[in-house]
Amino acid sequence: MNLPEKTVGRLSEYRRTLLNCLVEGKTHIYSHELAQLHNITAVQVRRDIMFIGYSSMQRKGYDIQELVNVIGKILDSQDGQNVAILGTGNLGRAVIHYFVGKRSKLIITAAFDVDKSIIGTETTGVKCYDMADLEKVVKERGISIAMITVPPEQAAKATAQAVNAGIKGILNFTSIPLNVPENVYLEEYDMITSLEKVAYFVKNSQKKSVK
Amino acid sequence: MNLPEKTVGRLSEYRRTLLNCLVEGKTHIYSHELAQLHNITAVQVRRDIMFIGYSSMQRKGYDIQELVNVIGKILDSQDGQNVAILGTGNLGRAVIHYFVGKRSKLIITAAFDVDKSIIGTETTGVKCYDMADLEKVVKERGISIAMITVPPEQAAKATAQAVNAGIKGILNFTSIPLNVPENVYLEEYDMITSLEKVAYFVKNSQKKSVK
DNA sequence: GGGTGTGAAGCCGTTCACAGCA
DNA sequence: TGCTGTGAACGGCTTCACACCC
Repeated sequence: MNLPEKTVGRLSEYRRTLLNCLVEGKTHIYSHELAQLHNITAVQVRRDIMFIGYSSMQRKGYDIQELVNVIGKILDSQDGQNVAILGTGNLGRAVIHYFVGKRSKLIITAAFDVDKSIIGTETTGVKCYDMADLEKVVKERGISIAMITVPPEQAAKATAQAVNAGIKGILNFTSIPLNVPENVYLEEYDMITSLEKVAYFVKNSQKKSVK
Repeated sequence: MNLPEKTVGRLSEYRRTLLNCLVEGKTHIYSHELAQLHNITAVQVRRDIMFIGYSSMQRKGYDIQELVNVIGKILDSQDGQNVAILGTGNLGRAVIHYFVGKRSKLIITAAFDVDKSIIGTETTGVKCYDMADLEKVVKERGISIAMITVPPEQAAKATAQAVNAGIKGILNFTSIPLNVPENVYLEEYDMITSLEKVAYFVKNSQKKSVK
């Protein structure tokens, strides 16, 4: 029961849109409506929903609340998942700010740094610990996911420490390729690469807007 | 002569690695070495290099300097490309900081915001303008790319303004799906989606580390 | 032998085309 | 008739397998 990677990404996006629809008082939505909101095809939406095994009983479209529940059952862990920020510089702090208020099953539980002047401070309620205590805090707090926001030259070391501490998923904000064991899921999140892609396709005055 | 999207992304990554290799005094590199540094296969590297029409004349592997030059010729614009930041909050400022010192053909030329208390300030040398002046500044400075770092509720409007001002490529940091015309290239850069993907695959204790 | 370049096969994700249901 | 669910076709990207070259 492992979904295609792309589908997982879209489910996350659908959910946010659906929650907005609920707020606006909508109760049902057609596949082509949801598709239009995401600039994709209706077939794509139906295919994704097929994957998660949900189906609309009435022909009034999908029941938004139920669909949100089903997606939640798939994406979320029962009791939430704890996330650590490795690197509490500008980027790390911006990430923490970004998450503030976003009610979610993903909880930023702790930040880490090697800079003694930062250790012990709090950023909107998230405390910064010493990287040396990573393993201890990760175990105590049950943290399974890390975001790597350290400077490039520290990325490899921080990652090794994270893996060592028992982290099972990594979101890599740095532009450094990381090495992780098979059983750790690694997702790249590299601004430079993304921006250079945009620049390339702009330069070549690409005709498609690719999602 | 339009390369596959994935290849473009990897070329950007290869180049950074290759530049590091140069610094370390290396002059040649085998496909399997470059592959290992990126956790991909040697065939993949060779295929990408095939696409860009470069080939190693000697059997000592690829000439790193030449390869960097060829990649540059493909990815970079002759005179650089100017980039605007729309939204000068925590995220926008962190992005600006992140780019400081990264010598590159991509130059953050201007920041924009609607908040009068931010307009006129500078973040590490990048001046913040009034969103109302977007079109004027974009034209004056020859800006072709925008990063959307505004709060979600302003994303749609800011994007419309950007498109209107003549922006040809957008990197969307918000979690809101954007609508752009066919001739504007749009790349999503959504932290929440990426993190939820990691969370999903961690939860399902996925065995693969996918790059 | 140890590397590269590449046709062909395979895989994954998307789209087509259409049957089925209210 | 209008929408959903889905087998089958398609297309893009990756990998296999192998010819070729120093």
